Amino acid sequence: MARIKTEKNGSRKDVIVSKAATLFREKGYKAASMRDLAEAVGVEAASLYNHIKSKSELLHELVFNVANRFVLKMDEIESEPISSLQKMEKLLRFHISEMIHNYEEVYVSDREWKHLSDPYLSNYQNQRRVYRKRIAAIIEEGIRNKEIKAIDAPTVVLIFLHAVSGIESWHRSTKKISAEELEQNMVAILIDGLKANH
Amino acid sequence: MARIKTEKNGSRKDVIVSKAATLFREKGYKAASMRDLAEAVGVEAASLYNHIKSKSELLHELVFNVANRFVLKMDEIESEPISSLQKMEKLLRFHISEMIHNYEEVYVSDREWKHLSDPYLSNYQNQRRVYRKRIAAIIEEGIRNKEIKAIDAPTVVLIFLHAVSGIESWHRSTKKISAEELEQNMVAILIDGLKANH
DNA sequence: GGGAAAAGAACTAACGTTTATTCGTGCTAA
DNA sequence: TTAGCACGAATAAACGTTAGTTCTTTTCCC
Repeated sequence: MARIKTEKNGSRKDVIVSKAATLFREKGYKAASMRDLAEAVGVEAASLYNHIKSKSELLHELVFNVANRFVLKMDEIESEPISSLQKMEKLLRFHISEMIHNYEEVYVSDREWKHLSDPYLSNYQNQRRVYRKRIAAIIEEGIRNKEIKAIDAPTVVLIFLHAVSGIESWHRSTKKISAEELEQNMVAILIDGLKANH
Repeated sequence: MARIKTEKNGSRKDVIVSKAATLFREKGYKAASMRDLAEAVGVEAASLYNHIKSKSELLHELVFNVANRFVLKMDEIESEPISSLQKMEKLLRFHISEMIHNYEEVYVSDREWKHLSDPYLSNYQNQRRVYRKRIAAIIEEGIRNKEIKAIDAPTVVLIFLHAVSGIESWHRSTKKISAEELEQNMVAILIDGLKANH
């Protein structure tokens, strides 16, 4: 009867959620079974239910953890007295950093949120819509100030968000450049692509 | 006993594969059941097996149809006597066009290939790796010719491919700009971001 | 052209698995 | 000693798929 080993200051539930993130990333939410998860945790499937309510709880825990971090950062950036282009760069760097250091959770949130069930699903979709509008607003401000070239803001948002999620491939690749180089390269391409031609 | 209605010159299997693409996009491969698919087609689940061998056949049919189209276009572009930057622009426009006009299939191929089973899985992963290397080679040539700014080519590839897959959001959005505008905007940002500063 | 034979495509019923989850019991750390 | 936690066994529902049968369309010979 081997107990789940916790990190110090971490609950057993935390261990399960964390292993779930890895598993959901590898196989997808639907394809990852509770028996798979149990094996990864080192315990029988039934035992998981001493710590969590359901499989779906694991998903929405993951998703909203990530979503909250992003909203919090957005609050911070919006209130800073810097140019729109600088805001975009800060935001981009944050997204990149999250994707590098909290890979599993962020990736799962991005790809598996469809499997949330209401009310979490509509709640999440709402948050997402609002978040994108906030990015678009920064871009539109930059266009008005002629810092950013005049292009459709929602299109920029879409390129931005998805380009960052490409870091997934970087994680998997064998001969990686360093995280710092990766960040620098992405910023170079995307922020330069935004700049108005003077 | 309602038969599956075919387009002219199309088999019943084609109808099933096409509906499967839509369903796999909406719910994901694993979450989409054969009973769901049967309902979409207008028939009982068992009847599907008069036309297809298995659920997984549907997936690899979709995936390799798409993959082959991309490889073919790559062959064509590689052999053209144009600059690297022009090649990248052509490739980008092709990716965008595919994503706009063959949305369901392309999207499914991109997101659900993990659920392929061997030998299709390793085959696909191979093709994918080669394809990315071919893009990287174009970029590296452009860097040597000083058309493209000196950045890590694999990073560009990653941004490139994922940015395009962002068109998914465009499809879903309600107040869309036109397909032409979308294409123009994406080219503006990405190709401009590549250009060497002279 | 009309009618029998063959082929195609649908049905219902059931199969064996796998799924997430619950229950009651007993071990073990605090 | 008690509360927490892991266990094996069991559940119902859903899954992909097969079997056997029936209906419908096409093919082909007279």
